[in-house]
Amino acid sequence: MMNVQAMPTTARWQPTMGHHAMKLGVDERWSTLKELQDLLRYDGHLQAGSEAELFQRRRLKAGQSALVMGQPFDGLYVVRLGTLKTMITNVDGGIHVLGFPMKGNLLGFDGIYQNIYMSEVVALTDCDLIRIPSSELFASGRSGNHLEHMAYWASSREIIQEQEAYSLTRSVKSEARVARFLHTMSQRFEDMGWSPNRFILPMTRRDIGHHLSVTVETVSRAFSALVQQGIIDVEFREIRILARDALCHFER
Amino acid sequence: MMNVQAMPTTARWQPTMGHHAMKLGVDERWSTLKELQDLLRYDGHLQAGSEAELFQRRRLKAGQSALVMGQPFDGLYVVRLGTLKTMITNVDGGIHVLGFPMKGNLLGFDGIYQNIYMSEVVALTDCDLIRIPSSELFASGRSGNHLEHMAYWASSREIIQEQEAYSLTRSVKSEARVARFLHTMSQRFEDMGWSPNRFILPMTRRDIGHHLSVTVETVSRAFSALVQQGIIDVEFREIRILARDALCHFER
DNA sequence: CGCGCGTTTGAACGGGCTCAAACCTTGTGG
DNA sequence: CCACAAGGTTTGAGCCCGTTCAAACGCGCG
Repeated sequence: MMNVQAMPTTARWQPTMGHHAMKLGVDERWSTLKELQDLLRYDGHLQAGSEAELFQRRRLKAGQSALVMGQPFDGLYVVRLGTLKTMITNVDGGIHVLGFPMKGNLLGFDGIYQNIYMSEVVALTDCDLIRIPSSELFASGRSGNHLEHMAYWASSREIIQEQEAYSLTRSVKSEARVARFLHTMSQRFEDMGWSPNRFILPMTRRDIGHHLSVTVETVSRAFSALVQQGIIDVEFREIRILARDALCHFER
Repeated sequence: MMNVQAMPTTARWQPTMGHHAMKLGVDERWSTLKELQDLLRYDGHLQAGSEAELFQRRRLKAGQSALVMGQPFDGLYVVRLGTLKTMITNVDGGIHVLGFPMKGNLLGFDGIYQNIYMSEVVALTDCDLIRIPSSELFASGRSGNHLEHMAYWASSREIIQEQEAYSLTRSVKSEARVARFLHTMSQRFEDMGWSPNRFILPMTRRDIGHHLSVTVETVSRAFSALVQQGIIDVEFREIRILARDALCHFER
């Protein structure tokens, strides 16, 4: 399909959407509240019965839309597997990539205000989402309140991450932006239990550019410059980080 | 004090923090749930007793901090009067202004995640805030749920506005960024019932620059250029918009 | 008054954008 | 199986715009 041609599905040092995902597919279409809680890393206490309540999963192929701007709000989604990109289109047609949601990230919070999703979310790889339907979210009875609080607690985290990503755009030198972007990706992979020093970028250079407010060429040149300095090693989408500290110790 | 030297408090075409505010001061230190609802423009229905529940107000002088990054979360705040700026400081010391909260805006949502406020909020003018304490917000009993939902509904709106502000930074030409920033301010003043074509900017050129990711000089030059084109008229902080349509009809 | 700060304008430098071309991979169809 | 098309990536050359450094002015305040 699109955007995944350079990704070898046979790599062992990084989980992929290969046969394993297919094996899960048909049988396990539901997730428990407990799994949601683990995915979000929510440390608050939920009432008993966490195993009983079930949430529907939604599978996406690379390139498919998870959320479409303007569509009616039908709940929040938590990423179980895969990587996506969140976009907004400027009034003048300019594209901006707000972020790249991965395992444990929350989608759709901007739809609560007007009961309409306000951003575009597209799957970069095959994805597996868990849906928290509005009915469950807004239920004022027994369990609903805790679920709502957990969802909004997670939303607060997403905001902060977005703010940090925002400040990524501010570094004066484009090389520093790319370096810090890679550092962020490295951390996220590590948080998910994968290797922080060797990973495959799920997004194109163009997506990175739209995220950092620079052009494709500038991103590519920054990669080359970092290779030249011996800080990273690049082979298409595959990134090896040789000097992790150097990535965030950039001036301005 | 600071940042307000150029603001005539005698102007009639725009509400200020003059004698009127002082008159309110000592007596009315509390707001009803109904007032909160109106400020936020929440159209959902709250249960009866909206008049009974009272929320404490908090007055700030220009230059004072509303929220300090790292301080323990003690609730959300709604702006009743005045203008503030929300800042985050980059790892390298760079400042970024996320936005300029005004009447009806919500503050402090980023503090929910870790029970710590994650951004700096400073009053640009004298301000009046209404506090929604954690205890009320998280109360699972009767009314708490609705209040929590309203707060998060408002948060969703703040996110969207922040995203739009984000995309402001993306316009290639700095002149277009400034133009669209002025258009946004014009709309916000109009939404608050004031004149959209004549207003006083509560923030410095430097603040605007930190918001749009450009330098002070660039902001100033953009203002001059817009004046040259007959689109606006500028006298220090006072802005008159002569051709409102032209502000958002900028190429890229 | 003089100091601090905000604002404005000028001049020169430099980094990122634009345009362009080449190479690579992947997918499609003959 | 091969040729071709489409899109992603890389690199080069030249230009433009925003930054940087500098200076001047105005306003408010001590």
